[in-house]
Amino acid sequence: MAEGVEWALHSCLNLSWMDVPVPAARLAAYFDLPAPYLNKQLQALARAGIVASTPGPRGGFRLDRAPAAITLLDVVVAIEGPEPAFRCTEILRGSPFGDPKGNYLDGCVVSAAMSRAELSWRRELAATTVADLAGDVERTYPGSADQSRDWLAAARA
Amino acid sequence: MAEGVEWALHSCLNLSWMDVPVPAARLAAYFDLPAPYLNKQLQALARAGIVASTPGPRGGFRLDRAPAAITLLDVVVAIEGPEPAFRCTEILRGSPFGDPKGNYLDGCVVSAAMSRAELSWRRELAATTVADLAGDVERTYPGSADQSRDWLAAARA
DNA sequence: GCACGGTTACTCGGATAGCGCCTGTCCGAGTCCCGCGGG
DNA sequence: CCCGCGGGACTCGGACAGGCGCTATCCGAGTAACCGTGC
Repeated sequence: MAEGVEWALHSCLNLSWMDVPVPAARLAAYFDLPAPYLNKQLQALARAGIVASTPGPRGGFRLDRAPAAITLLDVVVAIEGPEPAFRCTEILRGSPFGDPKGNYLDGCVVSAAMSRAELSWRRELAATTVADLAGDVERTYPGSADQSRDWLAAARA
Repeated sequence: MAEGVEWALHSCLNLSWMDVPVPAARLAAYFDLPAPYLNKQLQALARAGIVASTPGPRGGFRLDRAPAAITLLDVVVAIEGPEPAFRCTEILRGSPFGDPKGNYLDGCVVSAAMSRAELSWRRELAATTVADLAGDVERTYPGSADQSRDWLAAARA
């Protein structure tokens, strides 16, 4: 899986307790990551309607929805694309008994089994929201959210 | 996900109703696939102890375990490797409050959530065996297994 | 008729190129803030 | 003192190289079957 997914998730989590836009460069400095590439990931999140971007001074990115309305699946799909990881190439079409015009997507038992597993994965991701993660952080590491918010906001020197 | 996984699964399924070794070239002809590359995938399955290979004339690949003892997860791991798809890079270590010697794998809520989803995926794959797939095929398309077996065996001209 | 050895052909197995996607980087278009000048 | 305007700097946004893993391919080592020969 693309590494940018991890960056996007952590970025969303940190943005969830910010009330002012944060520049991509600031987030990149926080994680010690290459700024332009993180910017690229944030653009993908913006295209998906997860974050909103405001240009100009004191601009940056902010969440465009409530943290409780952003699931992990939303973020993964925004970065990785909507295509499932296991893509059935309809291998049976080329078999000696294959019909070139037949349907080998729904009827293929291998594809069906893999789709079931992937559906289970997606269901789990869709059941967790950014707000849930934020709650876990506040419960496990009290005060760390405030610490991060202050650091990100203090950059406004 | 690697396309070879699909090939490996279909190969295992077809091997499940064969009682004599089948050469990689014959399986490749059945699916209309490049033979040397399918051979490579079968080698990976052999290293994982899923299939056994016998060289020489009338040689080839056969399942090395009962179909009921081969889960889809076994096949996926054999081809894709044991590494999870989402790999936590411990991004928080580089943060201003990060401790270079701290543990950011178990404590990271993002990593934990992604691992939960991936565990759900693996659990689903581990719950399905090649024998289950074979049963589905026989139930949905009666006689097709015999057809395929005859074709693969007839190659022995 | 039977056993045995050499030959043959067939199989896997690992080492070798090609390509596409993700990673990483750069510069330009747009926008808001700040300071200056005028009323 | 207040308002309007221009310069400047900061931000995103998309276009441009590099590297790694999957895809595809080839040839060599090993082995079992087959056939011919001798007993």
